[in-house]
Amino acid sequence: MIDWDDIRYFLAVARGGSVRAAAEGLGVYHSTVLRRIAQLEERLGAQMFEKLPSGYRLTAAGEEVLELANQMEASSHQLETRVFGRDQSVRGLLRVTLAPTLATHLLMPDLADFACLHPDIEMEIVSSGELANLTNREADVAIRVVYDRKTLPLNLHGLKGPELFGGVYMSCDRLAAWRAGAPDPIRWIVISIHGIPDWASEGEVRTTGVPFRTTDGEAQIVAVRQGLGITTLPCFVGDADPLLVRVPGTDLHMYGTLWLLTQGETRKTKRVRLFTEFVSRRLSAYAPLLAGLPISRD
Amino acid sequence: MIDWDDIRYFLAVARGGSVRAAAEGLGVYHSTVLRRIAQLEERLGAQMFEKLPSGYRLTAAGEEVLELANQMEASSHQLETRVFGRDQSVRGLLRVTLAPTLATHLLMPDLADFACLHPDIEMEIVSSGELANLTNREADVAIRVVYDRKTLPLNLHGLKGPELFGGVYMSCDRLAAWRAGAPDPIRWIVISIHGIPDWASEGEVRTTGVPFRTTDGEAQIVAVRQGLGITTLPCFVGDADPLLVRVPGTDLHMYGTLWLLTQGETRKTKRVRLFTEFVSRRLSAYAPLLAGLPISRD
DNA sequence: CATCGGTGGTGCAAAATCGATCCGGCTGGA
DNA sequence: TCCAGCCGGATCGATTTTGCACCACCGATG
Repeated sequence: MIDWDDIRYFLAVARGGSVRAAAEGLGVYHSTVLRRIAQLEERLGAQMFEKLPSGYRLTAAGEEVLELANQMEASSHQLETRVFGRDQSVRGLLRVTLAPTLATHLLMPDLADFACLHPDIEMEIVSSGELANLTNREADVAIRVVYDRKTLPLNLHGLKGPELFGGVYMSCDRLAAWRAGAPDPIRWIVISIHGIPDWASEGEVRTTGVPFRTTDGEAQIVAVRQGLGITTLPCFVGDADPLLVRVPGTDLHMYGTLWLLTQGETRKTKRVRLFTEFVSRRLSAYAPLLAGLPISRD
Repeated sequence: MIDWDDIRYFLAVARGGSVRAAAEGLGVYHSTVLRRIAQLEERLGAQMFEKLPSGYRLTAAGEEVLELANQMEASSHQLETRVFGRDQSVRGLLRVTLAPTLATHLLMPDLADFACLHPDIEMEIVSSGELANLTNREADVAIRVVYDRKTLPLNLHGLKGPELFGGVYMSCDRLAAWRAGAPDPIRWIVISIHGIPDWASEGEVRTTGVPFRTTDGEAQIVAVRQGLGITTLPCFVGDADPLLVRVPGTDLHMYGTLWLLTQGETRKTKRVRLFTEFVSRRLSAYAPLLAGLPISRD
């Protein structure tokens, strides 16, 4: 196998016309160039240059090689400029993964703002049900609700956000009807895989024993809006929904803490830094809402 | 300026998935690869790989580099091919790739003859299990069994050879014993990855349901010689082996067609032309044997 | 004819690279 | 649970490559 770096020396000699001129351009001694060219010719089994007293001149074989050598140089230059360019340029793809509830009920306006602010950043929101794997580079940034800090992957870098509380909610109309003595049963609305959280009490209202199960968080919200019963929701969903109220006599409970997670490599890029700083600021502003503190509605 | 040769190391790691695998392929120690990659990353000012416990994985930057690195490799291969293609002297290297079975059981004497005839040609037989890549200049000439003409690479030049038939064989002794009524079971001997070809019947003999599996063609031949059972073999192997006979009642089946493949640039060289013409003649002479026609033995 | 600025080529010591190990961590199968 | 087989990383002589000085040669020039 030839040494690819010898091609660089070959190009320098072909252009400089002499070993010494090439050496000067390459910043090495001419003897080095001499040896590298000799090595290249030996490995290729052909003379690239005629060794004239006036300098090195390309042979016919050398002319043919020159063409491919130029190609290699072009690729090399392109490689360098691309790597160098990507580091500091804002332009490029940024993939963010977060829970669907966070996206639809809280952060989508902020993501939109960020996209407006940086039109060169191509954004991709990976908001499927499952956790995207940052290590596999399925996403560059993850916004996660972490229940136990110890469950954070060690290889990821975390930026802690505000804490997230949840409560028990029901429809305003249903609550009014219940107070008026409506006989219809009030049911627990739960997401199938979760069940009724142990911290959630029924407060003043009483539910029937048969829960109403949904598979999807969105369906759960629609169901509770319809007055089907009571359910647990993050405060930023329940409090922000004008059709819902907290069930009297129930308490808040901490869901977990929001974390902004990034991966070692990608963390250093400008795009990721811009995004994490932006979202971090917005999350701080949301802290009272997330904590379930009273919010003024207009 | 980056060392172009480091790109070769980069490619090896990107393909091998680990520093050690790359080192193996490059024929150097893994510490060398480690240093070259570190040097490349330092000079480019960007991480090309994520250093995971399970190996090296390309970063986003690395993915972009990979594309250009492949371009450089293509240029390099083309360069080597072109230089080789200009070489009209008989003296020099000639690399031939062919299936191990073809080499050991059929063509080795012919290759030896050719080497004797042209002592100036340094020959290298690349007869590993896997197909050598002519475009990568791993070999100059390939002798292949082609099952479907459409699978021939378009960029290669093909010279069609005789057709190749196979049959079902067993040991003479075992057949005699079976005729004498020996109770020992006769088994199918198959190469693990292939299984029993659908065209192969058991003829007059009956086999037990449990096949005997080998991973290697040579082991398969030894097994059938030992009288372990019956197996499918190319006729040039089975008919030429005095210890083996075709299983009565079985038919021949076409394996494929032999092709002499050469690459565009190298086809013009004297060495390659001499070799292809020589082998082509020898193969024609073998046509009856390859087709499974009766051959006189002496 | 001597000189000067250019060329390629060579020998030797310094410097950089590589080979060869050893080590600790991770993983998957026994 | 342990252990074999991977992996990357660190280290230290040995080897290769490079820097550097020096040489012979050629042609132009005064």
